Amino acid sequence: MAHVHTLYQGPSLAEAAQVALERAGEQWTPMRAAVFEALSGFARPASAYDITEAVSRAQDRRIAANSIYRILDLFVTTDIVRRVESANAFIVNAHPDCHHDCIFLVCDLCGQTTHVDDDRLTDAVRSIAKTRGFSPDRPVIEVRGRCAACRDGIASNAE
Amino acid sequence: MAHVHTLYQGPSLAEAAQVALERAGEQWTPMRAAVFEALSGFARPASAYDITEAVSRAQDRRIAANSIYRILDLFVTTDIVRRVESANAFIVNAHPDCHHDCIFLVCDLCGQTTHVDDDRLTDAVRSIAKTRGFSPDRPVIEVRGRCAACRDGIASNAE
DNA sequence: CTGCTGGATGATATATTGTATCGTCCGGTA
DNA sequence: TACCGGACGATACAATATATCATCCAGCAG
Repeated sequence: MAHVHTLYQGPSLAEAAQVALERAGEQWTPMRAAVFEALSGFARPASAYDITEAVSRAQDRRIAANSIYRILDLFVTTDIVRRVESANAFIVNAHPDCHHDCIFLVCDLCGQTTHVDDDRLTDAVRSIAKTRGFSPDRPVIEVRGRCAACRDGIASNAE
Repeated sequence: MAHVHTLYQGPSLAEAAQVALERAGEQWTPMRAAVFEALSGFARPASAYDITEAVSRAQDRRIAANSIYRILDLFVTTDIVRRVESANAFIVNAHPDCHHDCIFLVCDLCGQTTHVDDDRLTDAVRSIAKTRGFSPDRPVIEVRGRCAACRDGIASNAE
């Protein structure tokens, strides 16, 4: 359960993502870099359409949603981006080096999402599945609720 | 964690749902009964539009999706129906008497979904959230993978 | 050089999922 | 009788996601 990660941020995060993507045999194209950068720019999980607009603005031309979806799908399968299922949204993986089952704490008020790793817990989820004869592939563990700030009534509001 | 449930099926399930709904101060109307029955008729989680079509067929008239959504929302908040987040779909709660965090095992091949309860595990998820200063409200725990039948290559296919 | 090929992206259309708004009906009740 | 509130209908629309075919371009075989 204890686990050493390199946590990247800013430009080094994009570099780490590039390395991870290339190691998977995929290209780091300008468009992919733009999508990654746009997604990195959001403080909270962003929808594919949020990203579409951000990239369109950054490039000053209209990008089609399907291009963004294609790239997001690639990013998700290579684990440099995670999908938050309960929000239909995406968030960058701050440590693309390692492939975890992960746990998201998603604030219902402000949308702030925290990524937690706890292998003991995720292993327990997988093993429960196995005891039922089920082959776990991708556990989805997300907790909806209120982040510390919103719980204390500071009442920021986004999402 | 060990836990005694009454598991309902067939007509008795609808009755139990009715009791649960009325205990929450809500009415069990013909339309609501029809939605519940339609949803019960699916072997797997059904989308709101699947249900819309099933009810429309059953009543031989066109029902609008928003009516179905209204009723599903009510069912979900009263826990007689659960939403499967990773599938944008709904499934009846086979034991509406008790309000659990629950775990779904969702087969990526056939869509077959199994409901598992394990309070020890769901409590662990909640408590991890709390150690991060997060107030858990609704844990979403779903495992995507392959059910026993599909894993063994029997290759049914729906979803 | 030329032409081919495969991957990436663009353009466009459409499907699926989910909400908003307002109108109508109907049962309970002042 | 008039009103009120909850449930449902009708309609429109927004948001999310996928399908299909066209185009572009780098790399490479001939």
